[in-house]
Amino acid sequence: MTEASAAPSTDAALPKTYDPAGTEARWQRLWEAAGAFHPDPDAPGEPFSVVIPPPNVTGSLHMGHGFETALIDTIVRFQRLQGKNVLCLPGTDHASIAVQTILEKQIKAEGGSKDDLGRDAFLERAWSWKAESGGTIVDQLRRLGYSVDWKRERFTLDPGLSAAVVEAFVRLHEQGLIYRGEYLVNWCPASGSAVSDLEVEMKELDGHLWHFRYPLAGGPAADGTDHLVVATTRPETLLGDTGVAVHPSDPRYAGLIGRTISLPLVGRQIPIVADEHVDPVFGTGCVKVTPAHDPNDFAIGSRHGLPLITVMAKDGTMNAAAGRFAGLDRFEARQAVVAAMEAEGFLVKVEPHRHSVPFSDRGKVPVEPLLSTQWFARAEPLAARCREALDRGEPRFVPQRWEKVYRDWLTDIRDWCISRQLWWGHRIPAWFVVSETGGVITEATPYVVARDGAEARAKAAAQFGDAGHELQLEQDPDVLDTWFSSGLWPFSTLGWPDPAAADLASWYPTSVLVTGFDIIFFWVARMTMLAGAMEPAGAGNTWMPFADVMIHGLVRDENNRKMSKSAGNGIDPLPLIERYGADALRFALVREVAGAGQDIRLDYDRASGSSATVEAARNFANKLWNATRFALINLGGETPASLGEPDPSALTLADRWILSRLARVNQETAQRYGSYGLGEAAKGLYEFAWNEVCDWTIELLKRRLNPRPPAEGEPLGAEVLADQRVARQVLAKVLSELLVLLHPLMPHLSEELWHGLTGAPEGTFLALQPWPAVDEAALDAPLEAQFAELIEAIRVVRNLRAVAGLKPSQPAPVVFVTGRPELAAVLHQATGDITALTRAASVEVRDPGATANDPVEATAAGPQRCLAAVSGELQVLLPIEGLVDLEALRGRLEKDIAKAEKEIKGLAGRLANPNFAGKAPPEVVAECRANLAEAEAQAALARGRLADLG
RNA sequence: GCCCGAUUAGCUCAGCGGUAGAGCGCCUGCCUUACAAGCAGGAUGUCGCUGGUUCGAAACCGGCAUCGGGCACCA
Repeated sequence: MTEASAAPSTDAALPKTYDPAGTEARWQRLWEAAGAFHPDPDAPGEPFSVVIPPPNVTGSLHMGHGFETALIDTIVRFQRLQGKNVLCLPGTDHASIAVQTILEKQIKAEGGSKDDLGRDAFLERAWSWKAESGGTIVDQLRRLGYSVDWKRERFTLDPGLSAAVVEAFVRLHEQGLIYRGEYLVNWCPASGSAVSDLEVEMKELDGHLWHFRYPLAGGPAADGTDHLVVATTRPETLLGDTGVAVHPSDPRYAGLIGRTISLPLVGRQIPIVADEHVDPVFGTGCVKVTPAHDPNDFAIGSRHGLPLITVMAKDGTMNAAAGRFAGLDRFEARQAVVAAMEAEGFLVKVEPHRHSVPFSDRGKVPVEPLLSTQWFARAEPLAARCREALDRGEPRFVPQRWEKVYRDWLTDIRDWCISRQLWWGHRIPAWFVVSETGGVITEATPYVVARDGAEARAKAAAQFGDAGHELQLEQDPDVLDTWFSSGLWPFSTLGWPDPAAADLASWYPTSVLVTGFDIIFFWVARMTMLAGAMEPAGAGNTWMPFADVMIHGLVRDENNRKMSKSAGNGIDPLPLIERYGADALRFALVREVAGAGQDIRLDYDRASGSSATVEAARNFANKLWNATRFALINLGGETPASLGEPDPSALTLADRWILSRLARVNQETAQRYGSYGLGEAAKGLYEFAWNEVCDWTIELLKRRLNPRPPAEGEPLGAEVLADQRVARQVLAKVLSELLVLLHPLMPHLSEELWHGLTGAPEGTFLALQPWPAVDEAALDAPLEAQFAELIEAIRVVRNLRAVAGLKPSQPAPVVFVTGRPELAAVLHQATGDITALTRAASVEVRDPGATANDPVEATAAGPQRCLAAVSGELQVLLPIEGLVDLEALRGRLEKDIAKAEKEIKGLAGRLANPNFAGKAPPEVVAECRANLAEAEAQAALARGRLADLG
């Protein structure tokens, strides 16, 4: 052991800088090869499960996914260290409409169309797209170090999940929660499909308000009125008008209710009806009613029994009912109708008008409210169960404010249109009995809902009779809304509907769902709604899919804009990983998140591809790397295990301080990780590791780890060696434990360094170690406070040296003067440390009483040569000859005085207020008095020192 | 129109009743054998405005302003 005191070896095990690329790839490979994150449902430990929000297979991942991954993986890795039986299940989503849109665009660019290809060829192409995009995504997730179970990876369109979709559909249908009907739906002419209300985005546009004259049929009214004026933003729909509405109590039109209008251009006779919906003060107070092309008009129409006349086809062109406008595109038709109205003298005026137009989220074109026969899910019964569960606190939202958003949406909810006229997706498990309607599907064709063709045939036979070969079935060509399958994700991935599925038994309901606020309605609410409906008999409405929902914000770009594909401002995580490492990127993202649920802004320089934020995290990784490197050089070949725990009686003040801090940080960090305070955990660890471990502890340990022999060539004494061992024990314990605490945030680096430090074999993983127990006995708050004073004393000395212009290499004697015995004791104990950290030639601690007249008289230097500073009531003196900057010193003292005076003024003012002394708690008043006394003492001392300088 | 955030140092953000903090950036000095991706020291804020509650407000309550988001929507 004695040779360990020799100069540290220069060929240390680790290079000077951390290179993440190789390290990260290596551990990703080893973790996966060992099945480290492939849990057994029957393994011991409390189950903890997370299903990841499956990314869409629409290309590659962006920074938002990186952020979410960092959050989830941090949570999951922490729970694993807590000894739980953790499952983190990965997968991807088929994203029906988004993928189909991409593919159709590709095919169109190649000069073809999906109809030329045909359904089967199109789907083949979609699957190969999925393979490519899914592969890219999975690779990206691996590169982030995601500790998911790749053996359980799922895809929303894989056979198991497709079976779950069919089963869910059938059960919902059996419960009467799915129906088919003709309603006004949001029709997206670009994708040729209905979309749900959620997929419609309102956009403010500058348009026009056209005022048209609608003549009364059958001559003028009693007051001579022979027409009404209606205002519209959509002239082309007048071809489908079947009424005009006015407010029932509008005196202007009271006499006209019940009369008839002769619709211009069309000549149809349509009634004037009275309806509360009409706002008498907007426009003319008269509304044209087009029930087949506007949701509000649809409602008015149904209240008054007005007919529905559809004038537009599903491709957005006018149909035969539009008469001479048939065949025109809807926007051409608008111009044409206006021109015709003007030509025939019906146009009164045109006003510019800014209004909201519904756009299709995916197709980026205005949606058309259109009558169409679709499948719907009854939302209210599903939502009601969710509201009941929420009343019991299920699920629990973090941050809590999102609960209101969720609840509000579930209240006054509208039915969910679940069918889509697309090919890529889950085909609706309904079969039309076409033999009943002449071999074709019509509105009147009956259907059966079944799990497969055979079951459908059996059901149809039972219902319609199987007269030999006459029974003809045809499956509905439409597919389901993507969110229908995503809505089953938390249980379909665990083996549902198989009641015996082991994964389902162990890990359902899942522990926490981590996702963005932008899909609370699309996804979170759909999952809770569908889970409620799939609840096994007797479960008692407790089948919520997750206990907690952690809502995170969006990652915004360097200009605080939302990242989006169309804006082209997305930031790809991969180049940042390559440049700084996955751990650095993860740490940077999590560290930004302290105000949970808030958006985060990622600093990024597009020109150079650099990010100061991520670079700072990379520097932190390098700092840890070097701290470990230092340990490897100085532990004399020993490991934390071989060194063992230090004997408490042998610890120095600094040892006891850092061990107390370690225990406290352990407690705080576990509490933060466990309650989704991930940003706080990251910040706390960063500060602890860098400031307390590296800047203070390692600096303080150096002397003891590398003791100098009494004389050249002489051996070290037994006491010195014993203390060296204590120093090694402390260093090994602090560092190895710190690496565990950091592991959820920086998995690769911590794994690598932990192996270096402990010498653990490759197949043993930090990722699977137990979280270190908090050493309660080490916690010592008074000691931490004392040590903070020592740190402050050292800082004052350093500041004084810097202000005075002493060269770093120039030693100087240090004299502390304090009247507080406990501080004096600490300073005495730490003399060696102070010497090392301040380049002190000597350290003296004096009592002001003993040197009341002139504390520096006993030194060689006169008062003019004594550098002085004051901190609290501690005086720090550097009696020294030679070149010093007296001006700077005066400035420093003057600043001290000004600061103290400002404090005195504030405190004295408070104490002078009779209400303060009378009403504030006594301890606050006492503290205030003490602070005042201290500030006054400090001011007096500083004035004295200033006077001494002359 | 209704609802929800945000507003604190040049930038990104903590703090949420006892009188302002961190990281980055900036300034000064250091290549001190773990780390220059580093070390030591330093500067920087009428805590958006305005009333109120309180002995005391960056923090709690009311109003206003600005920015961001969600929901609804008048043709």
